[in-house]
Amino acid sequence: MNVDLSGMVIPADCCRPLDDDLTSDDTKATAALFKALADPTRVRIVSMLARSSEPACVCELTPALDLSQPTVSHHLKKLVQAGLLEREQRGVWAYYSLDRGALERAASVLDLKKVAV
Amino acid sequence: MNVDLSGMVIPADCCRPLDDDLTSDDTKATAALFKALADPTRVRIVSMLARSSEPACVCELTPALDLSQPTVSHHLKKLVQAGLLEREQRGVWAYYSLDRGALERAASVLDLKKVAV
DNA sequence: CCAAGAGATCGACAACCGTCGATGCCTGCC
DNA sequence: GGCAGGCATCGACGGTTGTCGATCTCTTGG
Repeated sequence: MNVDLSGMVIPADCCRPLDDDLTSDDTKATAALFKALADPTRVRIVSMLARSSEPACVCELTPALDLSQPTVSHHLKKLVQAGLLEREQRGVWAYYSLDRGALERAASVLDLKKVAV
Repeated sequence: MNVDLSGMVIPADCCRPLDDDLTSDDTKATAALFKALADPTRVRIVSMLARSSEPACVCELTPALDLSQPTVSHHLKKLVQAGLLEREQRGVWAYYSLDRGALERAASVLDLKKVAV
């Protein structure tokens, strides 16, 4: 260690090793979860489902989102694959609902209180 | 309303309107925040900074991430632009630290207790 | 003022993503 | 069984992203 003119402590050898005990799988899974939420349309879908206590079908979501039906189906599939939504077939209609536990788990990843400081 | 053979309640007119009182700016801003976290490398960076109480410089992060220096700089810039990291120049070194408030705000977006159910 | 070195920026390239129209599948009804 | 309609899948296309090597900038030490 030495001290520079401004009194700031600067390590003599700046590049000390930095550990990274998250596995590659961990980071990829976490990134995949956030990737599902990294689109304005999918944020809107999750927000609408969070606001309504009942599931919603594609024919309700499509006009509200002002997108083509294949595009809405595409986003819904992404959210289901990420584990954030659940799909339920009722007759001809496909109803989607929010998995609130999944959203809580996503929030807990960002909880700094779990990390030793 | 009518009831189908399995006793499941199905609205006669399935497609009731679905409201969406988030503005386009809201959803884009939220998506941008998650987009910053939607990459394994950036998850690793945030995780490493969350684990260490001190800021880290690029020359510490680069070998730990096993990526080229321009790539690491690129990811750091993305995280700063998202408001998740802060940059501080100390001599020749650039130190990055986590904005823990920003991470808390990100987590609060996922908090369902704020949403009327 | 010059040389050294840390880090940012640039340009390029491949991979990925959001969007659409067209089409296929599957369920309920006649 | 055949038709209608809700939804998923396909193929295509433009825009974005992650990565790198090369280069530029800026700070420090001599």
